[in-house]
Amino acid sequence: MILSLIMVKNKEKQFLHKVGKNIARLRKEKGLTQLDIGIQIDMEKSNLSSIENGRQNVTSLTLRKIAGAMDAQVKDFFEF
Amino acid sequence: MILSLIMVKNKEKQFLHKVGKNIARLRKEKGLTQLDIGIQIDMEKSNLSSIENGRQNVTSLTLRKIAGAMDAQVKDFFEF
DNA sequence: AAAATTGTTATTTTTTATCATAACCTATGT
DNA sequence: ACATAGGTTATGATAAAAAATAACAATTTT
Repeated sequence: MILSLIMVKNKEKQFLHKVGKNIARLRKEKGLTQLDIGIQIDMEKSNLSSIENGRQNVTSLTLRKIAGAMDAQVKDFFEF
Repeated sequence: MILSLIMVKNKEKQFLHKVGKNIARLRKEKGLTQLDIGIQIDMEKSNLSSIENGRQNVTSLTLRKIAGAMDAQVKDFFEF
């Protein structure tokens, strides 16, 4: 069924969106801006924004870099 | 310094290795084989092996699929 | 209200993950 | 001894993430 594939893709979107929201929330809790993080890990704020809005299927190492820059743990990003 | 770059890369390797070991450990705890997981998520066991051995910088969605196939949470993979 | 800061969106290039296939090794079982 | 099961390693094609740039919107500050 095509519909079930669409549903799977939607669940994936939601998942990435939640991960992104967690990143954004933790970042703000620490009083940091996307630029602050970006400078630390040498990443453009535009890409950070993309990740925080769940538009990217971010890799483990990228998550690790971001976590490191905000003194958080990668697992925190997957806490729902 | 080139040496510090090498050290960063080594840390990354170790990180991915630990994630992979967590995946393998949890899989075995549930009494599943790489093939069992592979069939569920339509992934070759060779690729699973690659991930479990930390040779791949696995993405969030791939981790989610693997977690789903072994009734685990993605955050479990990042528990050190 | 203008300027600076913060965040978003779109686009392109480069790098790399995913996916598939095959060959191989090590046990275990027949 | 051979077959099967479980896992590893290597390789190549394709899809997608990473990275960089630019333009824009929305806040906040001055």
